[in-house]
Amino acid sequence: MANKMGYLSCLDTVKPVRDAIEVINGKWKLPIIISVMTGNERFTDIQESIPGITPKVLAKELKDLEQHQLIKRVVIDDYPVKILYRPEPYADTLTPIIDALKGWGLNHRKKIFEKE
Amino acid sequence: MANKMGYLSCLDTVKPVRDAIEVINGKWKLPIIISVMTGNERFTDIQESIPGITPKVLAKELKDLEQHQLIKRVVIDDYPVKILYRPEPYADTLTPIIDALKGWGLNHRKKIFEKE
DNA sequence: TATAGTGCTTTCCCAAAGGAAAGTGGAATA
DNA sequence: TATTCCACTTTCCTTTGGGAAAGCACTATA
Repeated sequence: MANKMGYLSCLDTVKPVRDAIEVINGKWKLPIIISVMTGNERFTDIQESIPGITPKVLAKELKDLEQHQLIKRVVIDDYPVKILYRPEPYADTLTPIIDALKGWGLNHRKKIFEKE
Repeated sequence: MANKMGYLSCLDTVKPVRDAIEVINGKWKLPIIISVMTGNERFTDIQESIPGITPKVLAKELKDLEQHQLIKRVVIDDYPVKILYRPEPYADTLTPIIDALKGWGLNHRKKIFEKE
């Protein structure tokens, strides 16, 4: 029997897009990845590089990103102990997404300002 | 005086990325845009093409997308009245983002399954 | 000894997101 | 007349996100 759906299936695109959104969801994950990929390693450096982020949120998001193997938490056993956050190679695979969002965001802001 | 920041600035990228995220945030906006761009026009068709979405959420997100000029609500004055949702040309500018997310999502799923 | 910095954690709170289920009003269909 | 379809709306509730502020263990510095 044929299927009786009256709509056009778009699951081929919707499903992988949702998978991606689940990993990089929320306001902060991509900004944090960008900051770490730029070279910020220390907790407070990352915090100061992202206006508005609070330490609670940063700590939580760093844990999430670690679980997804996008960044690595490195403990340096000096006195005093240092903690560094470094991008994992897998983070590089996000570059096309970041570039696309950056390009769109720049253009969007231009569009908004032209209007008003 | 020189600036005394100890962190590396990444605002050039973080700011436009945040602008983009603000427009397409949440779980549903991109799936809805994909569905409409695929050719689904009717409320129930869109709803059925996106597993798990509820009418309340769909109605709210459609309004948001209309405000951002990504889709258009068209009223057809037949008997009975029909309401169609159509993509605006501006929605096409999201294609690079959607493609990047789709590619990443497909690869991510492959990576996850290989591991387990 | 007092102060400052580091990398968080804890508590409290609020707003937004989102799910479940039922309802609604008009028009078409059986 | 009863049912169904369409495009939502309404209500209720739970979860999640996120902000403010304080605290804390440790070390270094004055």
